[in-house]
Amino acid sequence: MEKEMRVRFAPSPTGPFHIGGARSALFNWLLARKNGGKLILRIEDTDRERSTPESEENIKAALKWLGLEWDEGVDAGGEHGPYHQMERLAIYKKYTDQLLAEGKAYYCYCTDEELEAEREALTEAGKMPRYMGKCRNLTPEQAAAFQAEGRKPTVRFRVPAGQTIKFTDLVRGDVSFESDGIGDFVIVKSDGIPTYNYAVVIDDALMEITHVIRAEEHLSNTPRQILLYDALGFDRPKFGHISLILGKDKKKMSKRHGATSVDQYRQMGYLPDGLVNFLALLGWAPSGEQEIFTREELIKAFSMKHVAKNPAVFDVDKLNWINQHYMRKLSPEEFFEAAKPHMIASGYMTGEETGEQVEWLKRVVATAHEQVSYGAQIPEAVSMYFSDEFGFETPEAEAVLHEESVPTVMAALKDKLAAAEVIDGPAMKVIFKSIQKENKLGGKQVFMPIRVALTGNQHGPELVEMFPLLGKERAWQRISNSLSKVGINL
RNA sequence: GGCCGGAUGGUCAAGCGGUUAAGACACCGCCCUUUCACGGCGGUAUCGGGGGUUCGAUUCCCCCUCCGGUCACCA
Repeated sequence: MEKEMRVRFAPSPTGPFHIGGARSALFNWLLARKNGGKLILRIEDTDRERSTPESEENIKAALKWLGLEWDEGVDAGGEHGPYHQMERLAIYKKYTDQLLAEGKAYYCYCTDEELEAEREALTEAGKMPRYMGKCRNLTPEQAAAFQAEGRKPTVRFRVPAGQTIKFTDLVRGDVSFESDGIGDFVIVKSDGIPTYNYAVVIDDALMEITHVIRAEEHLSNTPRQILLYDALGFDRPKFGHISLILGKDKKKMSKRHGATSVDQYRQMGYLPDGLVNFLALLGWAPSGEQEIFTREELIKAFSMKHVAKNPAVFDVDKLNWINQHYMRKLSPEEFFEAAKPHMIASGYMTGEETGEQVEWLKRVVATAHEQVSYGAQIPEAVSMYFSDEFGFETPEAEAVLHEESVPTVMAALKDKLAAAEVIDGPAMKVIFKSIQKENKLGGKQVFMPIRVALTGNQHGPELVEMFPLLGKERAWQRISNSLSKVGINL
């Protein structure tokens, strides 16, 4: 019988939750869901300098927001806990004692200065810096002497010489490393806390992780970890290293490239489904031509076989396109809720409005529904309702008002507006139509100048919607102002 | 620099020895809607270079180039 698949996501809470981390989490989640396995969330907080509780909360909140729920681990419990590495110190200690007793690890009393000097010497000699094994064979007397000096030792793993470490990576295929290229590395720091490479092995083994799916930057850590699995007598899991996410300049995505954390995308008003859909398509491709996937479809189609080896550039345009799909799927109520924080942030709303004000705001916001890719674009899309000061967006837009038929159209519009009793959608339609008929003009000759005069732009929401929302007087005032800029006074 | 990965249009990518080298985003046209957008249709554009292997290489092998990762008492 096949063993139950167990995958994990093991972030360190040392900063904002990166979009790359989200993708790793997503792939693990997808794999687990696809195979009826379990996703374990473990917090790797052994870096006491940088780990913060806020960061851990941020990661968990982001995971929940994205809808990537975990089955076991921090906050969810389980039989393999605790799930914070700092709570597992006693466990690591046990294995360290074992390795020490077996001679597979040893105490190293070198100081930072000594190590630094060794590195420099090697570099100057044209060799690559790595630990040469100074404390490998210390006599008990030497150790005692260092001890007496008050030196706090680290524990180093004795890397076996002349071994070739081979493994089959789920995405990269066969990979091999020579153990001789690896210096004896530290597994326990002088403060007694295990290093990443050490803790991760013990945790993954004890938590019975079957598939380790993580970012490519860990590929070269894998041989060290495999050595540890073997030395500890653990079975090796399967490894899969997914490529990195790059910025536009093909460099690893970082702050320079704009928003890199999940939280920033949430704040900009991207939808979880949109982000998930986009991230899934980054470095993974289904066999068909489908681009928009529900979570169920994603799970059904997902396979590690189709995960790409090459790194992928984060393309905001495509994210926008995908997110727009999900924005459109929102109901008017949902869309209004999504718009609120952005409307408030831009000062167009206080959030305290009631009655008619809210109704008006809802209608205003609704005009942006089909146009925006993400929430933060909404205020700009509706800015015309909040300010009557505007210029011509482009020279092309201004040129529209220099067309021959413009004065005729505008004069007719002025009369009809003045004569109209109610200004609503249907009424505006009638007005536009009659202007066309009476002057024998095409739709474009009527709509375009009015749009430009009203908004300064050639693009925008439905024209018949704007008049009722703005009101007759205000609308005409705006048009009149624009016209006077091009020398037409009505 | 050593080691390890990677290389198909501007971007995401399919391809797995013989194809007119899919599809999507972006871009450009046209159509639809009596405007814009949406939608529909169409177009521009890709196998980094050099050697092999083969009847035949985008696909397999080698070299070069370029890109990335990693060489911490960070994860």
